[in-house]
Amino acid sequence: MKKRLTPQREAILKLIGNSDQHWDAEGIAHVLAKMGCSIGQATVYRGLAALEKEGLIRGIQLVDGKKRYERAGKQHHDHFVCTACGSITEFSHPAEAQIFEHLSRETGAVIHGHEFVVFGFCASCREAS
Amino acid sequence: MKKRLTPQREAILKLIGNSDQHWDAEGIAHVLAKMGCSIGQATVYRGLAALEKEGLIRGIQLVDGKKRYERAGKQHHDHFVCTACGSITEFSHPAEAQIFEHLSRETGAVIHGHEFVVFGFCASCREAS
DNA sequence: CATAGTATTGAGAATGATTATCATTCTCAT
DNA sequence: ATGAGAATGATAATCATTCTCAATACTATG
Repeated sequence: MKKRLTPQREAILKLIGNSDQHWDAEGIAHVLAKMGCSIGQATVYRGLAALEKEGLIRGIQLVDGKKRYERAGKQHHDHFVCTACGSITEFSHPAEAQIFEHLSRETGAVIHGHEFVVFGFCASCREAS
Repeated sequence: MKKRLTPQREAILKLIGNSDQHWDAEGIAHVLAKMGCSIGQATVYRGLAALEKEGLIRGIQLVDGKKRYERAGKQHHDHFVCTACGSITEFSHPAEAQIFEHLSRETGAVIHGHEFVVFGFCASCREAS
């Protein structure tokens, strides 16, 4: 049978799809509960996994233990995480493509994906310190 | 007081320092136990954290939940993980420096570190599939 | 329309990696 | 040797995530 877009999954998808935030499972459950449509935590995890597999959202793994999700369809980018305030900034650089090209040419590997997370202090936290 | 290089930590350090593997806590405990010098798992974790803080080993966070450690002093590199066989290959590319430079110039951030993990199929797993 | 068969849900238990607790032991500088 | 700060090991606790399982919800047939 096919994967279904249930009310629960639709709620998750709307939440992520209409924002530029990087959500973790807990945050989603919390916000949905506040909005009156609380759903079980297992369902949140299953929904996120299903939506990611369908390509409707994108999962990223930052440095702390939790997986975050952002809406799909944005152009490719990586993430800068401020270790002081926790803010997440997106960035991208054309040179990255060269790196992948070089890597696969050198090693013969097929590249399926990557995680590029840079961390440090953002501009405002740098000044504050 | 100062941080001490206890026999346990020395054992961990030797194990990591004399190899080019990427160890996780469990693997270290397992191998040390086999070598007849088994140490408590909490001590393994504490030892790894202490050695990393001292700069004697380097910790990296790959895609699966567990943190790996490699010996310090190698020149900078990133990691390619084959999702089929689990092998870890190191790579590096000069363009990466440009990316950091550009990022900090654009955003005003100070960069303290990064994780760049590329995953896919290595050459042999590609052929096998 | 009935209904079998698969998906999904929610609650709670279970997992796996890591961290905290705590009493005990070690080590160093006095 | 003594006292204070480190380190240890066993075990409990934590945290994110996954599994289990009984109860529902859909959906594609017959």
